[in-house]
Amino acid sequence: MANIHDVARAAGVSIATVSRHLAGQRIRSTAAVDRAIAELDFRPNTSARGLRLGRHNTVAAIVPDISNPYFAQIVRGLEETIAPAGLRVVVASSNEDADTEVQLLNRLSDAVDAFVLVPAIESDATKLALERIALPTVLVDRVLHEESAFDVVVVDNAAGAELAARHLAGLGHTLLAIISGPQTSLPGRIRHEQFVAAAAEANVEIPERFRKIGQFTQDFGYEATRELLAEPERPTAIFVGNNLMAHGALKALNEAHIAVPAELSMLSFDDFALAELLNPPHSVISRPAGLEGQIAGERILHRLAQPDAPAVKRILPVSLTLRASTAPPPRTAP
Amino acid sequence: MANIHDVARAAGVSIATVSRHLAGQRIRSTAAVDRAIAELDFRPNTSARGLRLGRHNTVAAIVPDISNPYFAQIVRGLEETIAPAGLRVVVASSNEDADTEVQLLNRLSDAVDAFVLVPAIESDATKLALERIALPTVLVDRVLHEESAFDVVVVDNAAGAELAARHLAGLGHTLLAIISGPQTSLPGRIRHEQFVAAAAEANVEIPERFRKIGQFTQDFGYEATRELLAEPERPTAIFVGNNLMAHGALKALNEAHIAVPAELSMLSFDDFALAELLNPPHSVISRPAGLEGQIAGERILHRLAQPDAPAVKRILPVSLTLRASTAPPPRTAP
DNA sequence: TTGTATGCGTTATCAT
DNA sequence: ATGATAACGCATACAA
Repeated sequence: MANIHDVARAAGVSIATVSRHLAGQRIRSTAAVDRAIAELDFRPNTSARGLRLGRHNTVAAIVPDISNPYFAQIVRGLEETIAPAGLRVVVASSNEDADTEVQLLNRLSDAVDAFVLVPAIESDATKLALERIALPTVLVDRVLHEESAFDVVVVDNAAGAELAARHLAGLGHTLLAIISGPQTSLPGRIRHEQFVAAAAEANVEIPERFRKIGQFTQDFGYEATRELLAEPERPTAIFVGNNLMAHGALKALNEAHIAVPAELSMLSFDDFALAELLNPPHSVISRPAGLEGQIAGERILHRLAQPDAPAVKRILPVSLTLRASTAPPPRTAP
Repeated sequence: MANIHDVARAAGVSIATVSRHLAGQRIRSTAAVDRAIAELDFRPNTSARGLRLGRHNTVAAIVPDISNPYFAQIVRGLEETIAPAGLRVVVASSNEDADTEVQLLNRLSDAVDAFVLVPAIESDATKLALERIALPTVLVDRVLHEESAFDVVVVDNAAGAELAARHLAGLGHTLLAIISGPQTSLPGRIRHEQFVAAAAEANVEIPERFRKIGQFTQDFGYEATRELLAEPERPTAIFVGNNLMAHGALKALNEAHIAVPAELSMLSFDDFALAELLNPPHSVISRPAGLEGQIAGERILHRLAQPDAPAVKRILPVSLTLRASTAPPPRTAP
């Protein structure tokens, strides 16, 4: 690849002049330099510029699972808002693993200007790595510690879980089950706790055997649902903590030929593409994934311009999208 | 951040010794250097190393749409196979736009060692950019030109489309419709052409008004299906060219209260998460997305080790996953 | 085995 | 407005 010396030689000027032109300063020989740049197909070397400047015009987005469309939408929202500012985003996946996450953070730390991180779990190692690295960072969807020194963009998980519990209890269900993600992650924990609490407030106690806690995966959703269905006394409604687990739950319900919502109601967190096309259409707590990414992008932009602005926490609203997967419980016990 | 000089000073050696230790050479003062590295939390600067070495231990994956789970799976497969070799992958999305794609290629070209590219369309600009850049590149899922100088990993689109056409024709359908992606992309074109050709071979001619060509998006799938349903004489079976368009088609069918497969059969390319949970379960041509990524990774590894190995083209098999969205056509015309 | 010195390509400082 | 040059952090050729 041609370098700045080649361009300078071709244009008959010094490298300083070329560099100034690149930086937008007025120079005498604009035409000649432009021609040389075009002819030689010169593009400034990223590594050299990064080394010299310490800036890279890049933000890294680290998500727990790149194949979860929900995270993909966050990334798209981020991309949309920072691209106009000349920043590119590179995405990397921690695969829900804290060690991988820390490695990624470390390896990328001197190649990017900021991080948008969806943490795998609330890991102290991650928190420490981030503090050492000391780049502008916004935590999205999950956090690292209840009170955080980082910018945070989350949704109102508590409100969502309460909405779900009240809806189900309001329908008359007294045998509620819940399938939750890791309690070491904010959405996993808050959704679980608040659903249980809101149910209790509506006078329905959720027995231990109806509380399933595991991973945010389709597999866990499937297994947990099967266990629930194997109970001598089945729940009449299930609340599921995210989209992937809901896929698994749906599969288990389908295999067991459970009539939804006639025999059993189901409600889950996170909307998904085909929810309205299922039979019956699936009710969900939906949240604005793209918007989460956009706001994260705005925070990054703001913090890049103003490095020691105080940390900000944004809580985005969720809503209950009622379709047809919930109904009052069946009249008679099996 | 601490640099190599700091470490050298702390350990009482020269920077060369530290550098050698980093490179795995034996040095006398291993313990002291290791301690200094740990205490100072030293990590070699990526930009400096990249500038000096011209290598970055990074491969860039550029996909048309990061929120399409199909591409996410390709990325995961890639990640799996190259991570053990110490390579990281950064993902970027071209949003199905050739200009964005070229920009991404250029901007990343001096920060990565190789590209895994799923091209947006068959763009000469992209082809030229890639040739100029001259990094190891493997094209996945789509190509840039029929005969390529790049490594290529694709699936057998022709076989898939023929499978689909023969299945539908074999059921007795004579009014077939097809919804296809851009003819400027390999999967869009091959699936379209081969489906039409295989149908013709089975003596069913697909009229012009039953051939819808557009984008690989849910929106286009939806619109095209609505147009099809608005025809005075409707098709009795529809073949849809990818997962996103299938989502749209499903939505249109659902809204119009079309009974599938009683009134109309549907078959589409690409399996998707909830296909088996729809009513009826949806039949698809499925392809090994993760495997595509893995093989791409192997090619990258191979080519990094052996830069001028001849270009290789891998064609992966597809299969017909029959569920319940197809059936013989209804007896009587509407 | 170790240290010194050079260069990778760029930006910025300092003269001019 | 322009040019020569130092410096960013690292790896290595060369000398010891």
